[in-house]
Amino acid sequence: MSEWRDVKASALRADDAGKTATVAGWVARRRDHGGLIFVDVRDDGGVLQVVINPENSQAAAAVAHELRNEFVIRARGTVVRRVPETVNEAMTTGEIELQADSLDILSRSTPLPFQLDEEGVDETLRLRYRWLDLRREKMQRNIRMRAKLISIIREEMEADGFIEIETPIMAKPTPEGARDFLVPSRLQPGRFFALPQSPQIYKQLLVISGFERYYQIARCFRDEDLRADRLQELTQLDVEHAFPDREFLFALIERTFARIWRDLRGIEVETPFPRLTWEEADLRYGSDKPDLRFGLEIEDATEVTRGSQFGVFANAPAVRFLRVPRELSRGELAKLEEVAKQWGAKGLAYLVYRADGEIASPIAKFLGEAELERFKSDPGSTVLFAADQPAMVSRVLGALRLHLGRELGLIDTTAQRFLWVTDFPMFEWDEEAKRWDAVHHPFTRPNDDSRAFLDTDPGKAKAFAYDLVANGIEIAGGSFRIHEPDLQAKVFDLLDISPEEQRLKFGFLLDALAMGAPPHGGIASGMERVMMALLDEPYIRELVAFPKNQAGVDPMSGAPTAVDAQQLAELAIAVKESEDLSDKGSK
RNA sequence: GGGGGCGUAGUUCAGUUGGUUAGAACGCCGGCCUGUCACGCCGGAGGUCGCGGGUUCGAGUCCCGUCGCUCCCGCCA
Repeated sequence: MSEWRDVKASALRADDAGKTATVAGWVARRRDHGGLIFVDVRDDGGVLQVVINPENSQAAAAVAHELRNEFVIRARGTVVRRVPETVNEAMTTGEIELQADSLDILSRSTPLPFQLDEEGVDETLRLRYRWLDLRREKMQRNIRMRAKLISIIREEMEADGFIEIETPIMAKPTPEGARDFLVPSRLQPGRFFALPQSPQIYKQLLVISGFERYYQIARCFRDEDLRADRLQELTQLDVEHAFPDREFLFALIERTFARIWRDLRGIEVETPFPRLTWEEADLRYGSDKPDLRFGLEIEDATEVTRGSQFGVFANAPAVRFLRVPRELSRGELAKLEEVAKQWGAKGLAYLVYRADGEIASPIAKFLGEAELERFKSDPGSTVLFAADQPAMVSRVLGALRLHLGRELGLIDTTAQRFLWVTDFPMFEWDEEAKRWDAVHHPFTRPNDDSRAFLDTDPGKAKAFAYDLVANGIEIAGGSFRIHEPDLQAKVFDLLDISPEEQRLKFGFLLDALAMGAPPHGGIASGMERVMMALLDEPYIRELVAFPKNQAGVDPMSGAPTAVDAQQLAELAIAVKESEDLSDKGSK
């Protein structure tokens, strides 16, 4: 197998008993009894117990006394069946052990900054010593599963004739959307490349180039603030096809994800996935990525409360509510109000249907019979309201729904709920800039029956765009694109992007669209997000081998760092203020 | 840019209404131990209580500032 070992320690089983074997790996634990010494040797498949008996070899015993956690060792000896009383059923190798007659230390370890079997170690420390952290069972599982995920995706894409094509990492800055990471050009001083936020334009160009089915496992970069579920540097499956067919595309994606869940989690997912229009998702769940693992749907009362004696309801364009199957305490209600306010609400109205039959509510006395009838709930439950602008009502109740789902344990964490959300709005009104913004991106095609709205009422136009949601996590999103230059021009016009600006930013794409662009469309899926849904893992950095921390710093290498003056001079760059040239990460 | 939480041995944490020498477990060092598997037992070392300032006879504890990390809002087409 190699000069270091002839068999993997973790691969040994009961029927290897009697064989001579040389194994190698890390010391996971040493149990030194003075005479007998037990060493758990770990390799990338698991752990094997090696026993060193001084009666077999004084030399091996002497070495064994020196061992510490994470030393790398090699042991030669005989695989023996354990006597029944000492079998360890928790180990896959628990029926056997290696009786060593020789033992070498291949590599020592300084004392560890943290124990590998300890939970809750400070993330900065874990990231600083990531090579140790990655030895932990959970991280090994995550990173290996990620590799299998990518591998399955490639198989499924290629089974349908998609070919992988790489696109540039150094590309043209795009002022739209997220902030770009910039790369200065030495040969063109004062000019910059940008790292791609996605290969969006390139993938359209590839299809226009006649590669009818393109895909790529693509690195994407966005210089935005980080969160528990956001990265600046991510990997996405990027897909585009010519003469697009939504049913074909959805079926491909459904088949791929069903296989991922089956192969990696052993879970059968039903296909096709259900679909909901954006509008319905917004009304019923207050979200464009609803978590369907629990109910608690939003209900509407706008008609019933029109003209209500309760002023807030009387003329509100939207009054909606949640029926919570719990009699919420004052403390809980205060907490919910805090959540509501965080999401933009001015306050939170409620009716508590107490178990003793009383209704506790500051607003009940203002409500008429028809209203009370509409809100009637079982004793021991609570109704929560939001009123005013529809978008805000959705937002607040959506946030409350999710908050309650978590707090009250309503979420069935064993369930796997996929959902397509379709028919997103084309545009949203930017109140500050007083103009329309593209909800998806400016190349997104309007639905056929939305064309007319482009001229009359852009806010009503729906896009041929779709997201895939798994357990409340957006795991993919895409659209069909505009391939007609005149339609593209109209959309740019609506977005208030002048012809000069169009040329400057996307001239080459517009030229390409004018030279025989086939109808096309596609989808992109964030691999880390998929892993989050797959493993129900709330922290995205757990799914990346070497992530940056929330401040965008790599605590291991200290990157980003200052660079020396000469390097900057070559790039014709002057740094205005560099308060601190020390490496922030390496404290 | 804004809000919340956290910061005490190498690590994870405890530390009472402000009061003697700041504790525990794991790890580390030394010793004992031949069937353990979180081995056990005995002993030991190890702390600018993030940093700076203030209040006080006295601050890990109270106040102000600051730094770092984290979660959230903004932002992320």
